[in-house]
Amino acid sequence: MTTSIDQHPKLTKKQMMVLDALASANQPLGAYALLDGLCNKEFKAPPQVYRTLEQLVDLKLVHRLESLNAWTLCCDHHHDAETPIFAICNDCGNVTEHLDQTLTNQITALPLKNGFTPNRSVIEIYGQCDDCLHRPNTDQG
Amino acid sequence: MTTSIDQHPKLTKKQMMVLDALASANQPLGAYALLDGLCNKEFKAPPQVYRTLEQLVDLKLVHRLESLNAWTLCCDHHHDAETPIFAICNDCGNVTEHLDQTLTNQITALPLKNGFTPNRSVIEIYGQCDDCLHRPNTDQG
DNA sequence: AGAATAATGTTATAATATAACATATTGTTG
DNA sequence: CAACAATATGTTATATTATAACATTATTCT
Repeated sequence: MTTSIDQHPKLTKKQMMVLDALASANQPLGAYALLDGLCNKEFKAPPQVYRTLEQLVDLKLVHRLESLNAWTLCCDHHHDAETPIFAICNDCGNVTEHLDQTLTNQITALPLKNGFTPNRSVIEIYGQCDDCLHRPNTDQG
Repeated sequence: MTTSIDQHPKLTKKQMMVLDALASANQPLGAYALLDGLCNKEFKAPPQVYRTLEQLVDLKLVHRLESLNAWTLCCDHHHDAETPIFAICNDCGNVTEHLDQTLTNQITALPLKNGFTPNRSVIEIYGQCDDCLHRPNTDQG
């Protein structure tokens, strides 16, 4: 999995370490999972992880999954004003990111009928990814 | 604001108290805000609040706002399989609930292209409600 | 260089949520 | 009804997530 790290030559060591950790995980990680994985190397306390994550979110290299209290690499770098829609697998934790301007517009237009002016959306869909749905020996409700 | 409490004659005292507290608040409340408001009456420790909230969510009388770590009354009682879309005002905290089966279908269909099978969605839109947008003397970015 | 500003390190604590176990209530069976 | 099982509730303790507050270091500006 590649990120657009290349386009950001000026990342700090900490930022690179967090990106690497997220890339290795193949699923979203919580701040303390990151801290544990990175501890004694460069990160010694929660604020260091939280600050680095905030920086990476600002750089649009990382997203926070609000319903999961966890962070994941940004996998799709074409969203400017678009809201990413996250699909989160209940079984393996894998997250995919989806963009659809038309859909985003419709979603934000819905409350707009009532005079609501949207400026940020959280859209997180849980379910089973293709792999887990077809994996033979796992419990499937 | 009315809820469908009437259709649930067998609510416990605790459940009624939480519903009343949420109804009075006019904005989502966290578990500890509820606990503080209800303390020394009937609720003495976090698990009592969390359990009552869980019961009310199961009864579809309360929703949890995942991105806010807070709970709000269910305002629209027509969603069976439909995903409510929440519009949350950044200024006053007021939350409105919106249902749109077509839109819900489209949202859940988006990751489905990749073989993803959705079963639960979190859709929470932040912005300004009509009142706050037109309120004269508040800071508006 | 020296002051101001910003960034980072570090300690402490706040805020949110649940585990674990005790007690009470309800349901079931003989 | 008594005795046991199952369920729900009370209670204490602790886990998890996040930030405040302040010290230190680095950077910028003059």
